[in-house]
Amino acid sequence: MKLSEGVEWGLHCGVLLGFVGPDASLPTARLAEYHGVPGAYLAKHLQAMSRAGILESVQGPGGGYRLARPAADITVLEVVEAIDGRESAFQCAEIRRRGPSARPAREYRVPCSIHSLMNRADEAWREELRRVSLADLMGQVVAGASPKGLEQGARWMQEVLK
Amino acid sequence: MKLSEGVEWGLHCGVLLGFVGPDASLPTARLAEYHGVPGAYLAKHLQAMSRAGILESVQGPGGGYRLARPAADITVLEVVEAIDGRESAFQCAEIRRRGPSARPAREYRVPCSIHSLMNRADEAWREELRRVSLADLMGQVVAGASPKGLEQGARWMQEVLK
DNA sequence: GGAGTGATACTCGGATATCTGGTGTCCGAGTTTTCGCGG
DNA sequence: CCGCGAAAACTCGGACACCAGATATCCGAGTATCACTCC
Repeated sequence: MKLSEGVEWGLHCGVLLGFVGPDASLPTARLAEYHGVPGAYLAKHLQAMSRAGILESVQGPGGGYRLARPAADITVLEVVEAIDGRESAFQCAEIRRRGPSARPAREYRVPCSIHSLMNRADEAWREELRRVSLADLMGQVVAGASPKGLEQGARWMQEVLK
Repeated sequence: MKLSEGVEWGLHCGVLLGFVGPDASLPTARLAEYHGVPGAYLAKHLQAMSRAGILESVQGPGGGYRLARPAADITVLEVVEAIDGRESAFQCAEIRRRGPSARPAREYRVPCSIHSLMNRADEAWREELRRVSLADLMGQVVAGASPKGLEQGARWMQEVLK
């Protein structure tokens, strides 16, 4: 079970776009350059986030992506689900209904206990991600990054948005 | 992010072996037959569980697998980790250190906030699976299955162990 | 009848193919900007 | 100098290759069983 690498990219992009603010936008190429990742592939994930209503796209020169809503209203879970999909990690194949001890379908009224447990665990995972917004992450970045790093990032952004 | 199908198989096999008890064992072919899954592939996962110290293998005719410990002492998490691996679903690539705003390594003293959050979520997921043992699952099966289904399963087991 | 011995059948264990989904890339559709021209 | 228009450049969006890991399978190593033979 491995989470798509694009999830990390999407989250970082979301945080960066949060710093950019609602009145400007960054194109895929800049976002990729800033994070040191292949732009052509990053585009795929940004499109997914756009379809999910997390990002807004602006066409033409000077365009790019920006957050569709305030960063405080976007949860990490939304980003993860937009990129990695909304379905649970565990897909119950109902193998209890197969083999020599199989019974007619109507006798399986209680859901598979393994399935239930897995769903519970999955929900716990999602709940943790739901608790945190992009704004929260932005705050942690500001609090945790070195002053020089923040200044360097601000300088880069100023240069790009110019 | 999709969990290996083998996890479901391994858990069901663990539960079934719990019912078999510590004095008998079931070979791969019987376990596969009971669950209606390809035996050659199931073998791979049973081997993994054996390596992890969850199952014990008995060679030769009449041999097979049995639980290495009481079912109450085996958590679902153990089985999942034995088959799917022990590492977190999220692998932080530290992309914050790349690109134009990168800083010397010593300036990154605080762990990446995204990484921390993902680890927290992962731990919540694992904690749910740690809470439940194979014995718990066995109890739920007994409580939830239809009487006819239980009898049919018992009959099959009696036939196989004969 | 009982013990020893060899063959046999059955089991696990790891090494080997195949295939789906993630990874990576590309080009076309659409829009904004910009430059040139005319008034 | 100002307005208009066409061209150009830049952007997103979806369609197209490639590759690693999961899926699926096989055969060899090892052992308990069983039958046969001999005492």
